[in-house]
Amino acid sequence: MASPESTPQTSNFITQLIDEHNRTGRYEGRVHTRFPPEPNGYLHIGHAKSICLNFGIAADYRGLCNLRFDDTNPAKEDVEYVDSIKEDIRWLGFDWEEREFYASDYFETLYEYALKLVRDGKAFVCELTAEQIREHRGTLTEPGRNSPFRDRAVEENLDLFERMRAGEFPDGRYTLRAKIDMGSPNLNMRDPVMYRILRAHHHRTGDAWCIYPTYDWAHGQSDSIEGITHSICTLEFEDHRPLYDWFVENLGIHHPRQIEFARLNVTYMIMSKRKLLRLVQENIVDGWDDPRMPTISGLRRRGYTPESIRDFADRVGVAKKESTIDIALLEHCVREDLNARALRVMAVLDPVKVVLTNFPEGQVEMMEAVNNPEDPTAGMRQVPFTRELYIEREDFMEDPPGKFFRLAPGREVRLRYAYIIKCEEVVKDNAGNIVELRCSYDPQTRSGMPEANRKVKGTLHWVSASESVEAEVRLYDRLFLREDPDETDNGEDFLANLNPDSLQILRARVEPSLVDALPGTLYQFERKGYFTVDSRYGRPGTPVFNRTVSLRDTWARMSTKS
RNA sequence: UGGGGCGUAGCCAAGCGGUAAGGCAUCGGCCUUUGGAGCCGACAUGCGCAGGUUCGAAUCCUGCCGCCCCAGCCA
Repeated sequence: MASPESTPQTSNFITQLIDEHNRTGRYEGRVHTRFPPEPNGYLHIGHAKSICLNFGIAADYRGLCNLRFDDTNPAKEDVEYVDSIKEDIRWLGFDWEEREFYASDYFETLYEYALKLVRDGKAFVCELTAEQIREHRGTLTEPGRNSPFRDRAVEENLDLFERMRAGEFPDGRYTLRAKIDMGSPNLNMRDPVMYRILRAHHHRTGDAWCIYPTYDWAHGQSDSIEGITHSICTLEFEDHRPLYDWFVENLGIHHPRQIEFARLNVTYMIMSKRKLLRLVQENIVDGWDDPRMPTISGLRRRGYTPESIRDFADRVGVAKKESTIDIALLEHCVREDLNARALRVMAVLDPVKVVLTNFPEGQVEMMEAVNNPEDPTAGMRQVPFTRELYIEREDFMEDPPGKFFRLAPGREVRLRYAYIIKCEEVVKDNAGNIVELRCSYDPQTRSGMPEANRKVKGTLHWVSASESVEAEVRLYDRLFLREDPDETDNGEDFLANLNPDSLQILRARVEPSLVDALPGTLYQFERKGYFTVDSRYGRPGTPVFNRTVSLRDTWARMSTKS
């Protein structure tokens, strides 16, 4: 027995099964998986789990993983989706090399396989309508009844089936069904449909076919043709495994093992392609790649990295228990990755003016700032400091509570990489809104000077009023208000749980260096969060920033609690 | 009420007859020119429940209970 397998670092019920197969030699030590998306929507974080699992297992065992589009239903599928799916998998960091397949590649072989079952008396052409088939199927507790066409002669089945393919009959007139057992307690075994007549233009085969195989008939045989050893799918297909096995056994072809695991669910997210499609079609979001979407393309546009998504997929585990992962884990994974990589810059999201009354007018002093304290190789940069500055409105309080470490009348605060300042006067407009804070600065406390080591309550980020530039900043919050968006009060649908404040657009002031920010560059706006340039709305010279995720904010948590 | 699965901490998840890993979250403390990061510590006498087998049970047996999936010519 060849045993090229290595030992995977993670143990779960799937790797245990594979290890057992390797021990007994069931597949000669070979491990070959596949990721089989249907091109009827964009990939989401749940697919990412499956992609990481399938490609990951193949890599761990020095095997292969194919990409195979499960394109057996032309009515719902489109090339737009196959293109996006390929882009997303590549972006995640996986490579299927030349093994890009389509179930439609096998239509001819599948047809020949079907012919064999017909000749063997194991499949028949049925004339029952969809509704009649349902009636004959029986129920969960009652057995079904045989179709009156079940015992049609082989020759007649052959003739009818060939004419089905030839296009002699209208849509829905006949079906080809497997002849298994209408009395089976497993409804999937009650003479399942293998082919339906359907005139629809297929994105790959065009109008070459008017009969299309069903999932059950196409999937296992496609796996078999490709020499797949472990066909990993989600829990709801567990009931289909006996049928999967029946087809390959009765055809006498290579028999892959189907293994089912629990799909990923994440709090505050919906994973249903149907529902995501609705959000797109009803313009509730800005396309499949809206940064609030759980799609791979949405997460990418939001600023998530492939590394963080792969890490997340590793951490959620693989099991058969249906579970819902706390979105905090996903956020933890991006923060961890971004903390190590993001360039620190200063941006004031909700500016209020600060005037340093004792700082010379017209003077621009360059302050040296660290680009990434986690990465010395990221270097330093110069940030202009002037008499008039902006700080975050929420960093000042006229009448602060006890633990407020920021600016307040008569209090001192440090400006990051600059001086310690003291608030001397609050200027308000007629409506009582604060329009300006007049402060003094201590010239002996510039960063690097001995006096700068003085203990002060807090450190604020800032931006020069004259040297900074304006930029649009988009803050995102969860798309839904409930942990489980499908849980609604009185028969309403999931849209009732939409968060009306999931997108907030601000006009912020940012460091001058940011005018030329490019999509793909990862930033941390100090004290605020991680941001990246939006790939759709950002233009050279006028960047639009998306907030990927906020920084952990213990102050916010403290204030919410009290 | 047929069949197929699943129950280990707030959320995930190891465990595979020898006395409950790890992560997230949470709570303390240290440190800090990001209330970030980092560091230290706490967090299941308990594994859905009840019996049984055993020197010993989350692991084996029996019986209950709870949750999920299946009646598309969708995947």
